[in-house]
Amino acid sequence: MIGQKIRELREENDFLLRQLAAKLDIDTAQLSKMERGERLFKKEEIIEIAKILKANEKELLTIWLADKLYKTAEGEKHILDAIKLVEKKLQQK
Amino acid sequence: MIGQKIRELREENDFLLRQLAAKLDIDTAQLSKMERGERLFKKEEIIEIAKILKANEKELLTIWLADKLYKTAEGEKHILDAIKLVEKKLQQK
DNA sequence: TTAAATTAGCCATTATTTGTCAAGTCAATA
DNA sequence: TATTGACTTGACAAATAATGGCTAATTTAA
Repeated sequence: MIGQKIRELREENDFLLRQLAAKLDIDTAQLSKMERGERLFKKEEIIEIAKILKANEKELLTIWLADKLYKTAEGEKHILDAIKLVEKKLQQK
Repeated sequence: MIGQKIRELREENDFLLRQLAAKLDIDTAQLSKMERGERLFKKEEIIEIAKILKANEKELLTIWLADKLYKTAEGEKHILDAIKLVEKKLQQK
């Protein structure tokens, strides 16, 4: 999901995989996997990508975090109940 | 949080750490850490504990999952926005 | 105090994630 | 149809994180 979003942004900005990979100083194959969701982006990479592709950092980080949460919950039962508990706990702080 | 809950249940049922640990076939020190949140419970252990302590399995699993989600999100920005995205994605399925 | 219960700290083992490279597919085009 | 460029795939080693098991220390309750 975040990968798909980044791929779209990259293509809108006419960057090749290897060009963006170079800017991020990572392997092209790695970025390919990241964009297709096979591997995770680091938070720092998302922030860097937002700068490079002139995108909204907050939006990207939000999608990135949503991905991680989704991956954690995926396949479990009672996900919505658990989310409610998390929201409750967040309010306490 | 799930650890705290399990500790309460264990004490209500007058089980010692070593007794519950024995039933779960894990080390006492390990269970101690789990109850204090230093280490994670496995899902199977939660299910087993629900049986042993005659507790509501759904409730325990929900708290257990909420813990994992909270841990994933902890310290990040835009958590609530990310949660909304997760809920949206869950609806799509 | 002292004995039982719990916690802390290590270290070895295992699992998961990451980085790197070489080979592969596919589409455009010479 | 051979070549080229962009991207993907798979394999594997390196790095990181999680787990298990043990012993010593600390806390608690009698």
